[in-house]
Amino acid sequence: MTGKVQERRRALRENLIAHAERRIAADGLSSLRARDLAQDAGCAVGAIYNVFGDLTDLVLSVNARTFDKLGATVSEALAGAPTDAVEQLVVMSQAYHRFAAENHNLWRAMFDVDRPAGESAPDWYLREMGRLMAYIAAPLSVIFPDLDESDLALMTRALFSSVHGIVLLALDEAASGVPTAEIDRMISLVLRQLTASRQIS
Amino acid sequence: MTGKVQERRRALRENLIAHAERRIAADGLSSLRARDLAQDAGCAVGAIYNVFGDLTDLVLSVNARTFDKLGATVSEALAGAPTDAVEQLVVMSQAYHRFAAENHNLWRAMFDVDRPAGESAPDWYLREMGRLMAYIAAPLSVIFPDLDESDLALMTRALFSSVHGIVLLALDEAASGVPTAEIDRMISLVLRQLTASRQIS
DNA sequence: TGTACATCAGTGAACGCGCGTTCACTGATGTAC
DNA sequence: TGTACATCAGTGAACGCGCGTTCACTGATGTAC
Repeated sequence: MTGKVQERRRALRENLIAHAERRIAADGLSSLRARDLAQDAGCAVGAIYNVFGDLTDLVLSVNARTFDKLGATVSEALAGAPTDAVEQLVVMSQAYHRFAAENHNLWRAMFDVDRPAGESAPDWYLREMGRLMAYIAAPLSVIFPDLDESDLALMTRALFSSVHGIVLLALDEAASGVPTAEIDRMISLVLRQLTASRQIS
Repeated sequence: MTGKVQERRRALRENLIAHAERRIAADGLSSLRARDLAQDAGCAVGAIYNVFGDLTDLVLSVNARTFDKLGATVSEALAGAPTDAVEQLVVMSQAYHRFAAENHNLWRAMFDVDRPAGESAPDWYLREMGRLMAYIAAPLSVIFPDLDESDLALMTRALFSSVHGIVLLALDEAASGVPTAEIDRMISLVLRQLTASRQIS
């Protein structure tokens, strides 16, 4: 019956991730401290290092979870969207916006962990990113049925990047009061123009 | 003849900014150290604090200069561009891309200084940003002569954000080998679609 | 021009502290018989 | 089931170090007369 220990280990892991998530959400990634976290989770600092290699490992676990939630949010939005392909893109993008706004610090943490120079993104990141891209590529291939695979990928990335850029800059200046509705208008504007079928060269 | 001291002060300031710029360009903002900088500039650590309030002050000066150079680069590109408005937008955006790629660390530093929470961006930032926006708004108002001021501003921001997003994500993954030409194609694609005159609602 | 004094740029060793990580110890859980 | 022993999760004080910033001191520059 070796299960009792393993179960506790699993529970501690879960507990630490949950509390780290709460702290990051509240105060931002750069305010996360090992000691605070241990206190929150009701364990010793050392215990963290029994379960994670280091703090970065833990943060990566939080990020994986965040990315997963993001995927779920977008997917749900898509499920409730009309069948019109352009409309689907708009709805998904606004879901992305909403998620980023409601989980600002967690969302930023995904991009703010500095992976050691030259190292490429972790596996789960690439996988989850692929999932997100697939959500976008699907309606796009309906709108532009003649695009070959590589052009579709290009268009998909371009579209995602654009929406990401709009959300990023707008939220950065959220203090200076860019209203949410304005952002959604920008997103909608850009998407409708981008998908107005024309020459894709 | 109080000039000799003031002149030295000015020279030290200039010197520190120049060396900080070099260090940031080479190793990134997060690797900037007061001691290294003093050694580079051939002065004592303490001297830095005679001329700047703290290190962040110094970094902000570097950023101001970077932003200025960026503005100059875009402006030059515009000067050498054809008279076609769409073409001007493409040329400027690709100049933005080129600048970001060639000055990656300096470019990132502009967004990575964490201003104290709740504090809005400094004056020079807003001014320089306005300049950049004006460069974009001009051709846009030619392409869409019927837009009112607020819609033009919205369109301008949306367009800038999109280009920024494309450049940002592409350079982030530069390690994983997104070719430069590909990025320029994305930019051109997005801009041509965005400016294909249609309903701007 | 020369001398005495005041100022303040410039110095760099030392302060201070934040914080990730370790490690010798303990006690609960699991195993062998 | 019971007892002796082994393992290893869990502890938290202590380590170690990086690094921004200070501050008592010095010497060059500037001023007054």
